[in-house]
Amino acid sequence: MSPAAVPAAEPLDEAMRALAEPRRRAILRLVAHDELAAGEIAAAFEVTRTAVSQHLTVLRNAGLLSERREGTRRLYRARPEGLSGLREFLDEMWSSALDGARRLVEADRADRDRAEGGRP
Amino acid sequence: MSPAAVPAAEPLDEAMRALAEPRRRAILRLVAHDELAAGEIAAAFEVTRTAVSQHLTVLRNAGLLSERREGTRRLYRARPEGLSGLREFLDEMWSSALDGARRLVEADRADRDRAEGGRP
DNA sequence: CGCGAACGTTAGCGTATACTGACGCTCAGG
DNA sequence: CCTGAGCGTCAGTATACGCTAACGTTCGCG
Repeated sequence: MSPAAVPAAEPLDEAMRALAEPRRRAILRLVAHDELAAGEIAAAFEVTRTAVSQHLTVLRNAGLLSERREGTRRLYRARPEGLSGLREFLDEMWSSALDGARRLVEADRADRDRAEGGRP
Repeated sequence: MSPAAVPAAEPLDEAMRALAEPRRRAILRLVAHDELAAGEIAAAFEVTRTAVSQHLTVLRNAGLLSERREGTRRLYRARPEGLSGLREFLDEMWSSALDGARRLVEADRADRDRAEGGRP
């Protein structure tokens, strides 16, 4: 049966909540360049391995991390596709801002058209 | 004097935490197109005006909103510049991903060069 | 097989956070 | 001056979140 104890939560929502934590962003930056093991990542911070492991779980569930197992080690790497939702949101906001500018331009153009004698 | 009761908190951090809340993103989308009054914004949701007012405060402190007063009304509008930090982070992640790809390409090219007999 | 390494998982705790309700402030009109 | 509209702010509460400590699991090696 479909568990869905949690009401799904849109992908963008999970990504944003994951990125809201500074430590998780730091982790993402770490594994953005190279593939690192959980222990190496944990060694980069001054918190317990447990905390880092939980952060890794959150990031993985948000689709921001890819996991690969090699022996007993777990290698992690940033997954840029997980940021697509965020990028869409950002572009949406940006284009909206341009909409505001365009509205002013159109109003100005309408005035000019009217002044020049009606429709083209 | 500079109050700074809160230890500063980097701008990106505040923006991310503000955007982590779905309702706040919805508010941002609302005022991305048009300038709206607090009451109009509050009317768009099924929570109390109080809650919306608090969200507006958070968004404003994060630099994501611009406030303008007209009589007793407070008009809000999205402030795209507040998203610049987030955009930088996103681009950083994306270019890092490309770094990974480039590394593979370079390794491949090195192999090919060696196989073909040294330098071009 | 047994042992240690490398992780993930669970329980518990302190703090942050999102909401409601009550109150206070400011501006326009009569 | 006084009233009402329009918002922000202040307690108070329920829930979520991040952290630690203890335990469980899987893999490699002698």
